[in-house]
Amino acid sequence: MGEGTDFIRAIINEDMKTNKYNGRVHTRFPPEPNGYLHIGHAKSILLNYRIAVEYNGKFNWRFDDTNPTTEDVEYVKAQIEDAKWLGVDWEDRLLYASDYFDQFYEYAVQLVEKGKAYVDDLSVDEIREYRGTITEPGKESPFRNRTIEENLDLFDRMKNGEFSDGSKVLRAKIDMASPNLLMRDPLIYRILHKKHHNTGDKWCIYPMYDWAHGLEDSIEGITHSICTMEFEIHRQLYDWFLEQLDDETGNPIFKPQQIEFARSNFTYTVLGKRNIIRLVKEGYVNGWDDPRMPTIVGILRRGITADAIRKFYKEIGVSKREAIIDQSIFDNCVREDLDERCSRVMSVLRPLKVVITNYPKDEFEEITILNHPRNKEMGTRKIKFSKILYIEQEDFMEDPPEDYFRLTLGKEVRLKYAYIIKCEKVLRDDETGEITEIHCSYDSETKGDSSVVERKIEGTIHWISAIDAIKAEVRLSDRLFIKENPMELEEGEDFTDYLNPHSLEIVNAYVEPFLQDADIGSRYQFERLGYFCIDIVDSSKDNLVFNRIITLRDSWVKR
RNA sequence: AGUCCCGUAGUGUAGCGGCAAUCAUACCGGGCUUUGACCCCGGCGACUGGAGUUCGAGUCUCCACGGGACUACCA
Repeated sequence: MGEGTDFIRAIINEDMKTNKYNGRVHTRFPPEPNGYLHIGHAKSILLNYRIAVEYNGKFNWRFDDTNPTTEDVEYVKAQIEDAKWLGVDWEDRLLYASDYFDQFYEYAVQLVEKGKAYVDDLSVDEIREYRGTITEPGKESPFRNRTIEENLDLFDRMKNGEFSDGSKVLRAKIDMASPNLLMRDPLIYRILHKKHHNTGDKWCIYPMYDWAHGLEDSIEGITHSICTMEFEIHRQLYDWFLEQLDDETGNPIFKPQQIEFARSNFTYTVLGKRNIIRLVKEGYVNGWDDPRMPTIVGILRRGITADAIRKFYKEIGVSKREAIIDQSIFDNCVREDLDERCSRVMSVLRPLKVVITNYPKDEFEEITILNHPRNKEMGTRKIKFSKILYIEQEDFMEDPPEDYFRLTLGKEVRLKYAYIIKCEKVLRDDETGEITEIHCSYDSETKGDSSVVERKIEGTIHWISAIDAIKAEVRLSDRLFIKENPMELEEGEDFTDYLNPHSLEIVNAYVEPFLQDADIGSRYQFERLGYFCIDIVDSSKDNLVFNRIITLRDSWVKR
């Protein structure tokens, strides 16, 4: 898709034309600091940020921290890190809803003074009961018609901590028969004697989402309040609250417009805080930053770049249809990004020893090769060819299928960047029958590239010299679930029933020696295998650890 | 069951009354290749259904069907 004008930009274009906000565009991302951000959040973050940039506007990062029972500074820190990694910039506008608590309170008083809010003594259960249902209207609370004076007094005392949690709430007086349940006298404040990460013990009443959110947007001068579809039904209330209030000059307060878009889901994974928490807490993965996780920390640890994420979201666009995006679209973006930026290296994941019978015993030769086949600017490096080598176990077969063009007994194959070899003998373990090594001869006339070597050989395989290869732990992670949509469940099933038992395999591989000193987090293409990244958590000079970011596309194994 | 939102190839999208219905991905076939990668070429494949408005409907209207949201002192 790419550059097309999606429905949100169409709305903004129209607003620009009509000068609705004096040519101003100001967006925001308002996370609640109660969990780790995931790939789904990235869509919203990037969308809001990109729009601000495109329209020469501003973007705010704002923590919607109105519920101290679930929020924590640990999450505010983590979310800030994630956002920075994604590359969004809020300049000096790292904001908190809790900074506006005084203003929220003033506005609530104003609403009470206008006779549009009241203190209700009903219990949680009673409120629910009085609310009615989807098909039946609710009924009014017996406390609904308290006098303004009484409400003012009660609300003040709520704030002062005179009442216990749950004993009273402040509600808007709207319409208990509204077809929209949110309009049936929604709660504005609840009593919560709870320390807040930002305001400490100053407050014992905290604003509800619907009350806070529109006000936050209004206070910050947000023009387009872009959120996901589940808030669509809230828009009526969002608008109502903003329309009731006046500023100190008696004019209506600034009114942003809320626009909803559909969130994205992905095949073979689960999104949603609840599910993600379970994966961590129940030990199905090794923490929030496990490379198999859809969390931002997981993705970045896996080695995927923020560029790839941006490319992906640009690719799939924005709409109002709830979508389950095929993993392959994401994978393609990741590969495109990595193909361009990664140096190639030789690595053997499952080594099979090869002895070059006609190569001198204690000698070796250096071969200079390009780090990237299409980009000379990425430089060259040297690798060593010698008598003892390792190749990939799956690159040798004694009894190969018709179209196998790797190494097999009596046949030739090209060792990439080096010589053509011919397999002459297979040695195996007497007891297990397993192949232990193979003997090959090399053709000394075949070194180099096609410009100097005429012989055409079908197959080219990667290899590494035993004399200088170093060991590394390589973690081969795969999709976490074996079911396209793990949340689509039969009665009695749980999404964890569909966890992929082979989502993580660890092998001891050989890699080129220069990787010993490579930077943590750096990425490489292991030729013919895939893209790999030096693990930012567990890797060290003495214990190299790679994560497989993604395999290369493989049009052979899929046969 | 009521209100609201959504419904274009397998998947994700473009389309704003007149197109042979766009692009990407997937898939199939071919070319190139010292990565069965990358790249290039070709192909497959869709307007949920029915009425209506109109000279003309994927585009507008209505109905049906399908999917989703809403019945937290969460956000």
